[in-house]
Amino acid sequence: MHEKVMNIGTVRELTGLSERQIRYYEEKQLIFPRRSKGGARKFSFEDVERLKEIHMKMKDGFRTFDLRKSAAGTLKLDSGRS
Amino acid sequence: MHEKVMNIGTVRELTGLSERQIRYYEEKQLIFPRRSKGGARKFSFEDVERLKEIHMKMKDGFRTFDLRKSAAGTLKLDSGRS
DNA sequence: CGTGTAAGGAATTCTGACACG
DNA sequence: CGTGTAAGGAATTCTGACACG
Repeated sequence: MHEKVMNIGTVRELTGLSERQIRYYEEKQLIFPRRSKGGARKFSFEDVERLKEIHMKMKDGFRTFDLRKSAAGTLKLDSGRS
Repeated sequence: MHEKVMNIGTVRELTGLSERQIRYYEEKQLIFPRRSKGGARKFSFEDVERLKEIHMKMKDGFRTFDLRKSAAGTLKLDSGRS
């Protein structure tokens, strides 16, 4: 399910996040939607799952920087702050 | 993949069909997209596959009525016309 | 830092209709 | 019958900014 086919409105419904949050997470490099001709973001089901995960981490007090995928492709779950 | 999440534009890209054709096939009861609040059609990947199948059958000379799913849930592939 | 909102514009989708055949 | 198109409207999405803290 990596086909990026959903508009942000559908992602909002599926994740419960606001469009503002979704766009902000993209700005912070946490997700990478594609763009349609007209410039609309297109997301995959994987993006939706990742957003749900991000949402939970954020509620646990993580910052967007901590959630960015490392070069190794794994999640940085603890940046050392206390 | 039965979640109906794609707008008609995405389905157009994925199937190569025109929006007119997609809407017509819905009118003829060949597919059943859901509607968003604002009235926009939302399709699933299954709908996309079904549309591709419909497209091939149409090229083979079938009529929309012949392609409507029967009560048994199977495709009527030959209505008896010759 | 993370998120809400009002602002204005651009792209998307919708319906009903006329056309052709 | 199946599909193209122009028409006008409504809903969607986009960006950049101001706000708060």
